[in-house]
Amino acid sequence: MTTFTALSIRIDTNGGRRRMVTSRDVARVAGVSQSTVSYVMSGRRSISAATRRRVEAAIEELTYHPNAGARALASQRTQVIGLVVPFTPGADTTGLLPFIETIASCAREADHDVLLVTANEGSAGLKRLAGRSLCDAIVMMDIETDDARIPVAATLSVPVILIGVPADNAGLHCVDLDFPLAGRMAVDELAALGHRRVVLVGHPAEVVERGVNFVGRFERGATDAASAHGVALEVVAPVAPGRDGAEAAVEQVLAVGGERPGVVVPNSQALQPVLQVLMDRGLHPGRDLSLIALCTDAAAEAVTPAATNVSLEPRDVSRRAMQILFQLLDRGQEPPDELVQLIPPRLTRRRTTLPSP
Amino acid sequence: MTTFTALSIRIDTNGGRRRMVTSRDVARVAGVSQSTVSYVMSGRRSISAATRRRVEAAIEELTYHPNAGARALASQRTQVIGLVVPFTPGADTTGLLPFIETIASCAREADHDVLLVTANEGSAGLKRLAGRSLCDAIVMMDIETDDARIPVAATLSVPVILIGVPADNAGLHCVDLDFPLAGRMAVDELAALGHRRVVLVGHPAEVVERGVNFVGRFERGATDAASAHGVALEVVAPVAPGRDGAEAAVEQVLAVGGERPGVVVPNSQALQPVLQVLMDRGLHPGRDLSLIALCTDAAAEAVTPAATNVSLEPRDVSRRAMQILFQLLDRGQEPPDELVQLIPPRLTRRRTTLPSP
DNA sequence: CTGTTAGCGCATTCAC
DNA sequence: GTGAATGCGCTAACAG
Repeated sequence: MTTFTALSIRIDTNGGRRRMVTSRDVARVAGVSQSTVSYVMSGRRSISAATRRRVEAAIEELTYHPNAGARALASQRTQVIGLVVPFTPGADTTGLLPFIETIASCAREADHDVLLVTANEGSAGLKRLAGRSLCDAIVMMDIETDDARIPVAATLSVPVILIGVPADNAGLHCVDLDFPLAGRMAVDELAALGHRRVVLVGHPAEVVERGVNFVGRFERGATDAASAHGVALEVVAPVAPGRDGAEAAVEQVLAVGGERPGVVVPNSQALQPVLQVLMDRGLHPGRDLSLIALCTDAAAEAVTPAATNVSLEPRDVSRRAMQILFQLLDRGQEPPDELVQLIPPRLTRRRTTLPSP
Repeated sequence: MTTFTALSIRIDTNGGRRRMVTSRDVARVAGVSQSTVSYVMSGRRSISAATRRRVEAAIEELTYHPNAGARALASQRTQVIGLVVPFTPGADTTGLLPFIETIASCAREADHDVLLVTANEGSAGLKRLAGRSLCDAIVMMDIETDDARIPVAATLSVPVILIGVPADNAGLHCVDLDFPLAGRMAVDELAALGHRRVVLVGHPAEVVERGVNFVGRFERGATDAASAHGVALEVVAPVAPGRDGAEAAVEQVLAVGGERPGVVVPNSQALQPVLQVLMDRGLHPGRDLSLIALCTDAAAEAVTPAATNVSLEPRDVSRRAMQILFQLLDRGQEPPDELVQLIPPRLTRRRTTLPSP
């Protein structure tokens, strides 16, 4: 325990805001040089046990925290990951949280923080993040097929990882769910349950127009599986918002799907309304037909009755993205050669599919 | 347009990573001193029109961005707001996004960024944010009645705003929905619709145990309104997760509510299951009884049938919090004297309440 | 193993 | 209205 003498009394010249504790203060208290304090903290050179102990005691005593700005300035590393998230108007904000959460957790595990930027800033947000050295790397979500931000992202001075697969990734690493496989798994399951006709409810027009390309990738996987199994597959118009939309969609499903159709609803927004309308007509999913949703497990369980689903695996996708990101940051670690990394979905049987034959 | 001569050719000694453009580079190109560049950007002293033009042209030409770390170091301001969000296990993560989004928008409007910290770091996260000078102010969400972080937050070197009202705010500014008023509004409406008995479905045990105190505040408001109107008010056990939970809750509602009860469901998770169970029993909300939810408008509209609700107003709450925050940061602006700011909810009539008499 | 030193890029004080 | 000079707190190269 160090005793503070009268010498350490100082006039407050700082407007009442207490002066920050610096590594020099720690050095003085520990009786070492300032750089030694730095090396104790970074572990970038060996320190004798005795010195380390004294420095650590001083750090503790003064409750020293390194200044992030100064550290970033000197080391050229911010220890911050920029995260570009979709902004609501038009974006599928549902199920966004698990991504954010997982990304934040992975960042913290590697002693990094997460700076949030909303997508409405567009390319300007990316330029700001990199230009001002606000972060060491960027994760971009909600990638469109023809995303105008990608050419910009590719020229930034920091690595960028995409969650989503654009038409041209411009050399950037991408991580996403394996949507073709997801489509295949849904149709495989329906075929195995004995359905000879499968109806796929389309995605909302706004999503398609925005060019979110998992739509096409999912449908292609479903189509392929259908021809492989020799089952008929029809794609019907998407569910418009509101009760009427669900009515119209179910109408079409029944028209083209005939009796006992297998139904695929790749849209968590529409799931509950569609289930509701079906049941209102006396058609019980799990008894009179099978329905498989494409959504997170949470959404599948929140719905009545709990829906059999192919999961979106937001945590797996995010974790993989962060893994690649830190491989890119740590010189020495090799990122994967394959730029596009697809995460396998998982099918969970719940109450909306017929029992296995 | 400046022409670069052979003099500006330099060997790359920087491992391929291009050197960053600094305000000195801008100064050289514009033929002014570095400090002039700084003053042009900050506007903290008057600059002749000609000089300003040349500097701005140089900034444009070099695509100069100020280095955030250096700026923070020199100015003691990071232009970053720390945001502490709840971490999933046990927290009501539903409807979190509108808060985050609004906070991010308000921050950007004031040329600030948002650094995300998850609540699982507890007080350590707060100490890190302030200690490392990662941000100029902190917004904390999901405040518990007896939140251990609050005494810590109160001693930080940066202002902290709470979204939520703890038992002891320790001198910190708080913003939250006016939950007593929300409870009152729900019961007022049910009374006006002619219901003589009101049943309030309790909050989930986990929420109550965590000490999220809006539970009690809401119920107290409801109780007061009930006695004012002379209607009976019963609080029944909360809806356990899953179908069975909703069954049990509805059972109790009907037991104590009698015929044509007015029901209040202050829990968006439980809303759909409860509606479902009621309808399965042939009791149609909006026809045979009235049901009012406490949830966001989005949640009320997502449910079948669309629910009359008292809104949580996440955007209003967030906006108010950010307004106070910037008042605290801008010396000169006076924050409100009243530390606790309550935002009035809004009741929207939808399909689950009886038509007005 | 440890200390000394030189910047990192910017805001700001002083001098003119 | 402008420039020169200083220092924010830290990392890392250099010198023992």
